[in-house]
Amino acid sequence: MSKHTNFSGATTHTSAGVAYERLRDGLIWGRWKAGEKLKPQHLKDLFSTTSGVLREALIRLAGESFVIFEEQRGFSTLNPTRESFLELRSLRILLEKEGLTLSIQQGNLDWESNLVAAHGQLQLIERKMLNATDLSDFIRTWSRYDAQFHAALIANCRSDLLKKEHRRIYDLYRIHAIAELGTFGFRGKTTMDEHQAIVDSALERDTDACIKAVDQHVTIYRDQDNVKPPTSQSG
Amino acid sequence: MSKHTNFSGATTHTSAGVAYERLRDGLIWGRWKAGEKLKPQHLKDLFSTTSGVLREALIRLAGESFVIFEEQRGFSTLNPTRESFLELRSLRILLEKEGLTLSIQQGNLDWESNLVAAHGQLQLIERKMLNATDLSDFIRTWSRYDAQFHAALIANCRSDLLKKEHRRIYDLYRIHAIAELGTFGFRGKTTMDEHQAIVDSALERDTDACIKAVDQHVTIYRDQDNVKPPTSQSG
DNA sequence: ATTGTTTCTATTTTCGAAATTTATTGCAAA
DNA sequence: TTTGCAATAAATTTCGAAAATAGAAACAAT
Repeated sequence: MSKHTNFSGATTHTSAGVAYERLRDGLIWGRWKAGEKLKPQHLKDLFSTTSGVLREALIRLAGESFVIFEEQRGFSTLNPTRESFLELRSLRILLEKEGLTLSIQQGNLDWESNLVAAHGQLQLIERKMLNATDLSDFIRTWSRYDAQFHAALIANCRSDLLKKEHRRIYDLYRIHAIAELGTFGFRGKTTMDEHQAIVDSALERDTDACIKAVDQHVTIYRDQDNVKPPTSQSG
Repeated sequence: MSKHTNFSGATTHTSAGVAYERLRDGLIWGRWKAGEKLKPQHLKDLFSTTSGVLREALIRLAGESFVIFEEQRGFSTLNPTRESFLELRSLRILLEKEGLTLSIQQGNLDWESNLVAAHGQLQLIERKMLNATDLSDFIRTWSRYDAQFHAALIANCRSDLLKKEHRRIYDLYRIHAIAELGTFGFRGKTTMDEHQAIVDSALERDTDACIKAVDQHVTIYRDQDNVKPPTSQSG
């Protein structure tokens, strides 16, 4: 059995653990469409195990809100709505602001150093993306670096809990953002400038400016939020 | 098979669902001591099912951070430390403040009405507790009303996600608070006054005052946070 | 006494099939 | 055509036992 490194950094030997990670990855990268049923019986072929271990992996994911589980009727992928998207975005911003504020307060050289490094890596790929005609090859890499950058922002907050929850909400946000906005997040020079502004104010330890920069960066299309109504349904 | 109502409000038929709820309840009420192993093989007798369904219930709980799961070495209860307690407290306050701010902003009569009702119920039992010599009979009831009161505070925030996460963190906080502070939360007249102050400022829609009141209420022993070391034991 | 190896026991993980429940289809009645 | 019911199919839940792994105990060697 091959060893894999899971979300929390530990190594897993079990096939349920492997299935968990592969499922989680697939969910984040939109392998299944919204609201689709996830049947252990079918999935077992894709992952070459039994339906039992698939069920176990799905239950884990349900506990972390990455899949929906309804007793007696199984599992399904999330069904993003405009509401759930906005709720996730708000929560993400709340957690990121808090982590950022604390990180700046602590004011640690290591943190600054890691932040600059993460930003540099992100910037490098973003520069390439500016000149590319087809971005599809960059999506995965950019997304990884973007996640690392935003993790680096709050890395110095001294709360493992906050970091862990932020990471989870960030991933859930991304799933919903892709479904709702129809894009994976990179908006060209605008995005790059926003990242730059965040780093600059962070290094200056200007908490207010940095918070504002993060807020603006995540809350794009702000004007339309209250204009474009949610695709109205439901009684 | 008896029907039970689970955490999210839905009804469950499955024995795994029942086990999940009973385990969750037991964990919140300190049925097992900190760091204790939770072995499906033993637990199955207590809940009169098989180890398989116990395992399933435990996996769900692990996903929600109510138990610790390490692959190949099973499940165990949480191991509260002073750090984890403080982290949970901070996160609880962050979420509660946010929910409260939004609730006040929305300014809804129904919300005020429900809040007053929840506070009234809490006050009723607290009055009785003031005159009681033995509080042990009141713990469960008070805890339920306190949870409902704090849920009522943020009930008008319009974010199901925020409410759900707050509830989860609140419960986790309580587990750690009991372990760390050695008490279940009621501090006599002080607590009652704090609750009153929270309601009063909420009804006056004085967001700042209300936030401050919540902060003070939850962050008790603030001065000692950096002074009083954790009851040092453990190797 | 300490270290390292082997043996044994307890626990966890995995599997497959039976039991239960839900969903679908086909058919008859209004 | 629609509605209600029965039969069928599909999926979920539960069970029990086999396989794999970890932890403890006993033992030997330095």
